[in-house]
Amino acid sequence: MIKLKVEKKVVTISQYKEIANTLKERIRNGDYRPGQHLPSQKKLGNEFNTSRVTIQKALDELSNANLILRRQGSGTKVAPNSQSTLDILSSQYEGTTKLFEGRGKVSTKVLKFQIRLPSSHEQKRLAISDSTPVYDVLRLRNVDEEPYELDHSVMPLSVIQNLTETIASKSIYDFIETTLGLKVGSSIRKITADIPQKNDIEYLKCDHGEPILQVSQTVHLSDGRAFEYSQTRHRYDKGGIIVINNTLSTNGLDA
Amino acid sequence: MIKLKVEKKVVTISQYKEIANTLKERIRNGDYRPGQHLPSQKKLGNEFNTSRVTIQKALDELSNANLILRRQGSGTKVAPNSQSTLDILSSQYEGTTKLFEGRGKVSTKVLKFQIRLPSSHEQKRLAISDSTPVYDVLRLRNVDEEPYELDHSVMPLSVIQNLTETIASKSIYDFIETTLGLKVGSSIRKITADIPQKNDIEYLKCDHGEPILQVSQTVHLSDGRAFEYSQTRHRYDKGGIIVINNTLSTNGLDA
DNA sequence: CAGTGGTCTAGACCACGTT
DNA sequence: ACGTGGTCTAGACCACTGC
Repeated sequence: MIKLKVEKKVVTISQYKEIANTLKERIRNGDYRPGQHLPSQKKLGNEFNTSRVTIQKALDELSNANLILRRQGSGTKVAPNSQSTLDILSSQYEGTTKLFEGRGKVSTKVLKFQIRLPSSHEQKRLAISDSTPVYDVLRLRNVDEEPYELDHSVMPLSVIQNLTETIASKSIYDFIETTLGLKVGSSIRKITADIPQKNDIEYLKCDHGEPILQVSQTVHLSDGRAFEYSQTRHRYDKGGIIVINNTLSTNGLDA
Repeated sequence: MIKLKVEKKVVTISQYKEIANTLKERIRNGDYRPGQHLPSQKKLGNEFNTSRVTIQKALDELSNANLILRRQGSGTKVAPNSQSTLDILSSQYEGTTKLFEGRGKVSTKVLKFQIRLPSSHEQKRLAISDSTPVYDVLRLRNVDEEPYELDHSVMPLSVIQNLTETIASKSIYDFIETTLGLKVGSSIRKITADIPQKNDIEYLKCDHGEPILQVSQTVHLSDGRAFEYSQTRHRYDKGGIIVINNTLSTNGLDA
C-alpha cells in the first residue's frame, strides 16, 4: 500500500494497481509488444519486489481489460489487438461531455427541465416508489454546432439533489461525481434502431427515412442505487456504439 | 481443486468457482435476496471450510458479474438488480442459434459461400496477410419463419478449417467449439443504425424507410487469434442489443 | 523434466463504517 | 472498539506446455 497526499487528502493506491498501471504503460509504449511474452510472474515478482500473488492480481487487471493472454504452462503474452484496446479504454463512455473533450466543441441546450412523479415503468427501472419525485430533463447536444444527440433523462430526487437547469446545461455526470461526491457504477443498456419521431426531426434535423440509433439505459451508483434512466437518440451518421466483450463469468457448469 | 470424470476426461473445477456458483445459485433461488447482506467473508470461509482469500476470489466472480456490492467496513450486499442481471447472463450472446433455443424455431439459409482473398480492410481487422484465403459467407436467419437477421462473415482459413456450406447452415460457433475444440474469447463490436440496402430489402423484407440495426464485430479465440469479422444486420423491430457495463479497470490515476 | 501459470493456505496489517 | 472488506506475504502443490 502506498500513501500519497493529494490536496490535503491522503490517497492510498494498492501495490497491484500500481504494477498494473506500470505494465499497461509498457504495453502502450511498446516496451512489451503485441504477441511478445511478458516476463514470468516470478521475474515480475523479483522486479517489483513483491509476492507472486500480488503480481497475479495486477495481471488480472490487464486480463480483464483484454490486454494480455495467459496460458498455463506457456506464459503470458501481450494481446495482438492491445493497441486498439488501449485506444478504446482511454475513450471510455462517461457521458458525452468527457467523450468529446478535445475532439470538438460540445454545447448542450436544455429543452425541458421539470420535476414530476414517475410513471410505473420508470418506478420499475429506477426501483423507486410512486411518491418519489424525479427530474425530467430533455437535452440536445451539439458537437461543433451540429446536432449530435437528443437525451431524455429521468433521475430520482432521492438520489440526486439540487440539480439545476444550469448544471444540466453543462455535465450532469461531472456534478454527480465532483459536487455530490458520488461514484458511478454499473449500467445496463439496450441499443436499438428506430424511425425518427417529431422531436428527432425538429432537433436532430433528421429527414424522414433517416434512422435513429437509440440507447436506453439505467445507470447505477457504486452503492447500487439506480440514479438515471435515459433514452439517448443519435443521428445515424454520427458514429456508433463500441462494445468490448471479454467472456467474463461464463464458467461453464451452471445454468 | 475438485476432479471429476466427464466422458473419460478428467475435468478439474477450482474451489472458488464452485463456491461462486453455489452463491450465484443462492441469489437466483432467493436464499440471498436483493439488498440483503451476505454472510461475512469469515463466516463463508467457515461454511465452505476454506481460507478467506478463496472466498474473496469467489466474490470477485460475482462482483464482476454485477451481482453483489462490496463495501469496506460495511459488508457485502446482493445487488438490487441481481435478478435481471441473472436473466441477461443466462442468455449471453453466443451466436444467434443459442440465443433463440427454446424461444422460437431458428432456420438458416446460406445465400453465399465462397473462398477468396481478403480485402485490405479485412486483413487489418483479422490481422492476416494478403495471401491468407478467407471464407466469405452470407446467411439469412429466420426465427419462426420470419426473417430476423442477415449475417455476412469473413473467416480466415488459417484459423477455421473444413468449414462447409452444410455446417454454415447450422451453427458455425458450435462447429468451432465442439468439432474444432477451440475456445471463443473476446470480441469488439460496433453498433450502428443504417438505411436499408438492396440485400436488406430483398432478404429481410424491409421497406425503404425502415432502419437497420447493424453489428460489426471482430471475434477472437481465447489464444488471441481473430477468427471472424462480420456484419450482422437486424430488422429494427426485432429486438436490440443489450450491454452491461461494470466499470472495470478504470483505476483512476493513469491516462 | 524444467518452467510456466493456476490454485490454495494461514496469518497479518490496514482502511473503513458502524456502534 | 469492533467487525467488515482490501491488501499482502511466503510458501506450497498442481496442471499444463514445450523442450
